Amino acid sequence: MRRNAPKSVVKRLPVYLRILDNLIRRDVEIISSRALSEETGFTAEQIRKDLAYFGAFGTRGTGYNTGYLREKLLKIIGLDKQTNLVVIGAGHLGKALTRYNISKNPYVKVVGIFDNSPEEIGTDIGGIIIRPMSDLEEVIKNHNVRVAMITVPADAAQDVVSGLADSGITAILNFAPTKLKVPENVYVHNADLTIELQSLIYYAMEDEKQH
Amino acid sequence: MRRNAPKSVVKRLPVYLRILDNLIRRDVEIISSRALSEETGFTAEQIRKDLAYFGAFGTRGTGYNTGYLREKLLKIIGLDKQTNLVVIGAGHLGKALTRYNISKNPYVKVVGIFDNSPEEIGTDIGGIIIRPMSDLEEVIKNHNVRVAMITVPADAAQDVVSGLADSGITAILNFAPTKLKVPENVYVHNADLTIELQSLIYYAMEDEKQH
DNA sequence: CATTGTGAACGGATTCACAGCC
DNA sequence: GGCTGTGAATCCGTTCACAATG
Repeated sequence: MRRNAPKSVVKRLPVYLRILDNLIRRDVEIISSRALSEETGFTAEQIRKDLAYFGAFGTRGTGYNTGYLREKLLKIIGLDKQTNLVVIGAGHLGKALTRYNISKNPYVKVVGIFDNSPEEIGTDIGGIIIRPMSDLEEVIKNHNVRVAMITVPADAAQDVVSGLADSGITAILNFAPTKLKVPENVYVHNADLTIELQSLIYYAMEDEKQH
Repeated sequence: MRRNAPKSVVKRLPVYLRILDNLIRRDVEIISSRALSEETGFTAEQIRKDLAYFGAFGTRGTGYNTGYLREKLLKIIGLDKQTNLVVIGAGHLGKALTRYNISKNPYVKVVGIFDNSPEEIGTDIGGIIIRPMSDLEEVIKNHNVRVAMITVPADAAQDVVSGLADSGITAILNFAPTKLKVPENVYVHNADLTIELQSLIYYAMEDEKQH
């Protein structure tokens, strides 16, 4: 199996996985790239190319077996074993993400949520207790955590992140509105909601501006 | 001023805006594309191209005036007038987004949050009262709302969205894990956090897989 | 003379078109 | 016959290199 797939491909893999989960729940056993195209909005050629990047998973003349393809995708993405993660920052967003992942996602598990504000520490978020930042390193090491979600304020984010790589974190989903400096081998994906919203507003205004 | 900018450019405009806000707060009046490059992580050439797409805002030999460029960007993105938006779905994420935008964002305003569950209706979220879905259309029309954030469960999302275009919504930030069918003139940006997280996990696992 | 603005070259991703296979 | 898998062609975005200019 190849690694180092283009980012554009990796972004789409979880979409395929989601569709397959739905199909399997509805007892659909075979799906064509054309049908997948309708479900996803990506072109059929693109879907075939994406999958072919990792191997030949389909049957010519027939399509893809949903169960088999799902297994393959889980393995490719790295969801075949449970992924532990930590949420850093227990504001409203951090709490929401913690609950969100606990309830909705069978592949990943939040093993800790951290904050420094004394009145938050000890609070139970759907079975997970908010702990002080000083416990962070220990939890990361004990649970072999690779993934962190950052929801602290922008001015605290860099400090929080600086120690993470040494503890063993290799990927960060960053909700803080700031660019993080991290070592080469740590992957950061920015998910600053203000930025998403503002670029959306550009498109919302497009109609009006033209007249 | 040109419209129909490439998506790749539009995605970066709010990043420039955020940096400029920070610079202005620190009384920096001039910034070069090279310095912006360091703050953003984009190349200096790319930044110049992005800005040049909408006009010539800099001064050769000097750089960009932060206040002037900020004004221009606000106008380009469409943030020169306040943007009203609605949050549809008052689960944990919907509530968090409502509070988040209220507190953090001077350019946009949440004018309504909606849910159908009777025990949520009437709850105050940072000054905004959760209202029933049946009030949605009225609020959208009264406040001239163009932008909606969708945080309802996947199986409810399409129903919720189907009426929105008629009410005047032209852009949707969709947190529901499903593809929305919308009319041509409505722009949808998917922000399914499960998908973001799963593609992140691909990168988190990269190291391990290689050995 | 430093820095912007931009045509030209490059590279990566998507689409096309069809060969390969069940 | 129908659908996958894939080289070739195309499109789009980024980088390069430099001309323009305050």
